[in-house]
Amino acid sequence: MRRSEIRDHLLDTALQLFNERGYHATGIDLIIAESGVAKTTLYRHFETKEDLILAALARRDEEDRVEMRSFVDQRTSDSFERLLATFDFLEESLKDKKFRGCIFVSAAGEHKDPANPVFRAAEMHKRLTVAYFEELAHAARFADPKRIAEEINLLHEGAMAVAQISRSYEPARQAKHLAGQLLAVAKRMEPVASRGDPAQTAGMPVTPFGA
Amino acid sequence: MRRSEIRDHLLDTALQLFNERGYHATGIDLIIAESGVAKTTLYRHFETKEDLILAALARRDEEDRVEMRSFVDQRTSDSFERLLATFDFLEESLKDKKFRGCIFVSAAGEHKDPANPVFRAAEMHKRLTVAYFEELAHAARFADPKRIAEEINLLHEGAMAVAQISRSYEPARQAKHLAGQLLAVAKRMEPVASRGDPAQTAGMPVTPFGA
DNA sequence: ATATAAAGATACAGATCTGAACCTTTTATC
DNA sequence: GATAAAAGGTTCAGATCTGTATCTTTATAT
Repeated sequence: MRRSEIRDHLLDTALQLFNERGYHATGIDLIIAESGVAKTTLYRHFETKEDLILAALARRDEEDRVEMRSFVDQRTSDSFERLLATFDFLEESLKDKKFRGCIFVSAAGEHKDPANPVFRAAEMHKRLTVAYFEELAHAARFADPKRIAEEINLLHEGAMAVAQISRSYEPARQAKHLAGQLLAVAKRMEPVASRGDPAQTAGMPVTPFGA
Repeated sequence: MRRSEIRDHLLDTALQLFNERGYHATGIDLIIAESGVAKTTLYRHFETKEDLILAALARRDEEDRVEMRSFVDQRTSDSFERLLATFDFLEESLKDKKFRGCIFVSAAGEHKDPANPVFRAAEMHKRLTVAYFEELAHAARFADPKRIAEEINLLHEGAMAVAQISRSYEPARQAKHLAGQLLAVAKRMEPVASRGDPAQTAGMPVTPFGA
């Protein structure tokens, strides 16, 4: 294996094992056996197991949010619809046979001290995820984008928790349905009449004047 | 300590430690140190650590559901309001300084194999909880009580997951607010005009004829 | 091609964990 | 009060876990 690939390969293997078995239940020996890398090598790339966990979470955090953004972006350019499309992304995640619950929630569940770096990594991921929802809610001109973002997030978390135990992807559809109802009645800002406002024109029909 | 109390005391201590530190991170030695019970004694009451976990979860499952029922029952006798009152119970749970996430979700997160007895205990608890919601939704004459129950459950799970990481009880209020909106627009059965129907009379004013 | 850094392989130290063994002391029951 | 059962206290076996040490082999860079 080429040197530059080893770190990535270790993170991949570790993430897979953490997801399948949890953090405490996944020993260093299993990670090196599964990845085919010598123990010496692992410890040259990561000082401690905690460092490995943090690096794995950082990688997954980045991946997850980039993938969600790109999935959502290419599905629709309407901000309102984008909020709903996050649930389609979630559904795809849950459909993965290997889904065993949100790895950040599990990480926080196994490292419960709020001062623990692993807990804080999970916290940060959730913050950034909510920030993305808020960005979408703002673009969709909701009057209280922060609140909308928190509600969307609550539905995401609920769907993941239920899916983890029921082993079904239905919760993502249910959450999307609930989100649709909630967004439909939520207050939105008056559309401003300035031409070329992206928040206004994005996702609007091609023939804007009722044709 | 009186013999008959030891088992209960061990379960209390174990539950507290599992909640504060997780399952793998809580060793037998810590449990006996914290409870002041000899190791021999612990192993006379529980054959293995897994047995102790299962007994602890069984106890908490029973407690939780009984307490939720009694909380809800004494708050209101109207079935519709009872569905919403479950979120007030949830809020009280989250307000507990020691809340560190749903112990059943954590248990499933640390024992991810669906065949694992611990995972199945968590699964069973969630099933029974949803069954209670369905009972309430049925009594409130919702047209699709199963669906309503699953939606309520999803909101509960979402609130717990968010609360675990954000360390706030606000998610319970948000979830209640969302539930209120959803229930308000959900289809309900026509009230049947037969006298003495409990589903109809339960929670009605004491003076039923407009006085 | 040679020097340098990293990877492989393995053994080991030290801690920790579960569960059993062993014996003494307390408690409950007749 | 005697007897039996359970609790206390401690030690230990065996496994496992993290992280280090040591040495050999491979790859890379000049």
